Amino acid sequence: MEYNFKEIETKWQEYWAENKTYRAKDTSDKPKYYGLSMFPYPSGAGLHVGHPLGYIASDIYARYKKLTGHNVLHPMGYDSFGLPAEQYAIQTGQHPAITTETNLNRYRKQLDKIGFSFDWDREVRTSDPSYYKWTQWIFKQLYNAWYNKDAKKAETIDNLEVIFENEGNGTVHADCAETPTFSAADWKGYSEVERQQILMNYRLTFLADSWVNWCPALGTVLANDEIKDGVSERGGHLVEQKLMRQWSMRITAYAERLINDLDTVDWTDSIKDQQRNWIGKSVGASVVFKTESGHDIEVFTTRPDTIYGVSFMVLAPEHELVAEITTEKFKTAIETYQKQTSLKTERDRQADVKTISGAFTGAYALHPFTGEKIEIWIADYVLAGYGTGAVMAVPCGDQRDYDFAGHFGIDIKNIFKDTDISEAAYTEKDAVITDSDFLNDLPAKKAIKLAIYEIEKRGFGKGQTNYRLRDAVFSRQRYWGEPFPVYYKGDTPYLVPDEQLPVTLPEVDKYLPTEDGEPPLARAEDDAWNVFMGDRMEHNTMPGWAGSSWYFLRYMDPHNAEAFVSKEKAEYWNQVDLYIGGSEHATGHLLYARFWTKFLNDMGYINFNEPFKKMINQGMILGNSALVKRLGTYTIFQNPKDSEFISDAPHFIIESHKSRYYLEELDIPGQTPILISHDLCAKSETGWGMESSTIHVDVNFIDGNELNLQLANNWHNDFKNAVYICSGGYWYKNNFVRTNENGTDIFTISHEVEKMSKSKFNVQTPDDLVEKFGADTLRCYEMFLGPLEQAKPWDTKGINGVHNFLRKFWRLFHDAENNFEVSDAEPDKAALKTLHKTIKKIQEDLERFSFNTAVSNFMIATNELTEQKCNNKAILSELLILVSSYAPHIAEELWSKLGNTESITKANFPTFNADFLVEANFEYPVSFNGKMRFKLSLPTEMTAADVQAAVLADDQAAKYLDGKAPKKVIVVPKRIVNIVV
RNA sequence: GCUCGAGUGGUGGAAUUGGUAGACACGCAAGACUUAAAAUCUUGUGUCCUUUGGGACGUGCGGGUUCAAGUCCCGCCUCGAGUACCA
Repeated sequence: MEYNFKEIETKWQEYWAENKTYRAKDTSDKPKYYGLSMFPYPSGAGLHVGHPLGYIASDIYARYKKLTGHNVLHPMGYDSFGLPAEQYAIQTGQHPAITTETNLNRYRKQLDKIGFSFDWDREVRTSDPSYYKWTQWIFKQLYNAWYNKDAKKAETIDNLEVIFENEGNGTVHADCAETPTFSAADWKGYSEVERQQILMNYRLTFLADSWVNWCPALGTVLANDEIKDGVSERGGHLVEQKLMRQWSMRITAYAERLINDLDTVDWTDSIKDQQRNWIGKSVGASVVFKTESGHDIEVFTTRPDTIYGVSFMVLAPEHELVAEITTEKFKTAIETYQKQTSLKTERDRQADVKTISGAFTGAYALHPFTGEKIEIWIADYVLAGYGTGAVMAVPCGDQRDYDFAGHFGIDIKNIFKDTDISEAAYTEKDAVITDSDFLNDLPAKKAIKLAIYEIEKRGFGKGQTNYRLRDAVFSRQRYWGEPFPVYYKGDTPYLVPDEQLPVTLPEVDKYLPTEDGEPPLARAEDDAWNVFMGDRMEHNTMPGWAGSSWYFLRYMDPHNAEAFVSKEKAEYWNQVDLYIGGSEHATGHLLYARFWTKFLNDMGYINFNEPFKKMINQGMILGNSALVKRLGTYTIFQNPKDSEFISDAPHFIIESHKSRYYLEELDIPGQTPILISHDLCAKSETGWGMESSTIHVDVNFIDGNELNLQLANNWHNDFKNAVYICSGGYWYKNNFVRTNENGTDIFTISHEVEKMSKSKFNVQTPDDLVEKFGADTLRCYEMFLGPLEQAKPWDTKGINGVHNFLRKFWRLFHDAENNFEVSDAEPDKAALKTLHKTIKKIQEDLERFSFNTAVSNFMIATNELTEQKCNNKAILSELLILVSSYAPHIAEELWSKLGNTESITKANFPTFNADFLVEANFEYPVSFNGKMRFKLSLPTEMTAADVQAAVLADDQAAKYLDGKAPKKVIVVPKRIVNIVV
């Protein structure tokens, strides 16, 4: 083989590892460059072709920076805590640490084969105790801090205690939970427990009750993501809303700074917009409505100017006052509605805009200005977790309120002058207010100001800025996450002292919740903990984003045992200069990482305020998913004769073109289907219709459209020994039972192009391609696919063309018999022109991150030099340096063949010389009325007037002029000639 | 609904500041080599018309600005992503 990529790639990968070619030095005279890619979660499916897309781009740029004289930090690590390893542990009993280690080794092998310039001595793993020791330490700093609104930064809680000691809390302006005012004397009189309770209101991480999706059957909390069609994706169990005491992070304290500082980073506008919208700043007023029975209902409104248009109020069904104010007559209806709501996820409640629902409590509030009686309703469009969980409804100015009023026959008052609200609410802010006492004849803007002034003056509210952003829940009822450095005496939490960190994960007998729904850590015996204090340890673990909120700092100083990062190293490496990763993290990771960076900056541990100076978001590589449908498990098949059938409780998998299945259709001979639960069924004329939900099958089980049942049958519980129903009958435990003569025994799936992800089981790994074409080809091909930022479906059709380019490139350095042969002669003009044109293109493309066009330009250069039969050493050496950041293995090999003894990574990026591109003539495109007709070669230095004369004198022009004189002639030197006839 | 993207040959895409639309590659077709196939190489390849000179049309649709528009402006359509009863 002429270009033996396998041999070459192995050889250089070993060389790089042995010589630590990519080690970053912490001190240098060179300017620093910190290039980072989002680290992967090492899933069991292996690295997929979407991961390297960003890594390759990041690698090319880091190599380019090195060639241009920078001290480069380009690290990689693993986000190694997470759910899939835990789920695997639950199924197999295998400790997640072992699974993770296996997966991680596979990832490492895959990454090594692609030839990245990572400094592996700096690898971090979030699940490593030496790493999460510092995650726990940062948690402790957050616990021991409060947010001082006056100073606009976080401060230590010790200093807050001093203030309480001296002056109580009256003078403190903190971002905190509502706390009654107390004096210094009060404080001194409080017990230890009382003091801790008060401090909890101020801490940046604190215990509070939050709503969660509780799945009683699984004994665990589910993410919105894990819920499909109202039931758990795994197992298909019912999910309800539940209030749970959990750790939260007071990210809301940073809301304003998180919005403002977006102006200081170089990110795409769309990511910045997403964050701004997520934080959702809105300016308005908080107003208290008294109920007839004397309770206070606080609402937040952005339109206090419309307060005279209030015609009812709506509380979230979970609002704490609902039970108290509901009158006897409406009690049953309210409770029914509350129950209904509790079965819906927040996402469902928000998604369904068309169905208007709600219930009247029987209670009335009094309008603060008019004293008028206002009905109080509950409705699921008001969310308990947002704002105060209560709304003053102004149907004339809000479409949602308008629809609600219309649906329930509530009066609609119009307080906007000269507007028509017979069809819809008037939501523009340009109307003049009327029928509103002191607000009459004012435009909205002025009316808002006056309304707030009046509300404050009369003492039933105040001007307020609200954020949509909520405090981030930080507890997970899982095993495979960071344990909290927290223990309890009674119900009061205390921190484990620094010297005892880390609190490592204790061994447990099972990775499942306990019988009474406690998290898995509650299973650990007291002496299974490396640290055990107080009555018990914290049983929750931290969420996935804990470790990833600060990992970019640890790379700077990965082995430091004294600090999470030394101040000097943080100062040297500073912000990440270029961060490449997916835009799907816009409102998660990227927001939390900014939050922690700001906090650590406030506390003086690092000297910068934003983690990622510039960011590029690579487009998703889309995969081809395989879909089937599963009938709800609550409809369990029961056969009195076959007890095994019952104990196995098999799932029923149907082909995905069917949306609903009738019990009677199951038609399994000798067995009688009996519904033991009706939760997910509806009786119709045809019989009991069972709802189904769409689920993914591993694409590795698919051949064309056919599902390989043997493979599926051995997969996880939902598929293991399931009943697979196809058109001709059903498969159960690898036996086919025919129930329909006309159908087939082939089970077909349907496809959908969507995000490539482990949870969708549609992952394609790069391994086969590396094996067949080599890493250099894969690297160039992934870049060649199209613009980095654009989403694209994965397709390997074009990879041959890219591979051919590398072979052709190899041949520039070799004769027909594959002997290395280059010439030492002076380079000729044509070759110099090709080279310098390419230097210019490649540099420009790199600077604007246009990786795909760079590959095209390499191809063009290779084609031209092949055409010129150029094997000039001087030319090829420089071209090789350009290519080396894209295809490093072949570049190293040829570089050493050229007689160099050091790695090509130590070379200097070639300098562009414009002199070589100077041409004596320019071929002018000559247009008539904007249409290009012919080309004419003229001297470059010819003046516009001379060009015009030359063109008009040309024979070809006469034809298009057709004897007429041109109306106008435009000449743009060295560009174009356009003649208007 | 809102926000942000995108829409160019059979396909992925190029055109960086308004100046030759379709670079580069895939696919396809024909030819060369071969007993044959694969691989490789060469040539052609936007569509339609054509007297083989060339002509007309052409960057989602409809307008506009301009000597000149894929690019700028106005209005619309389709697709994708994100996001929401946010009060």
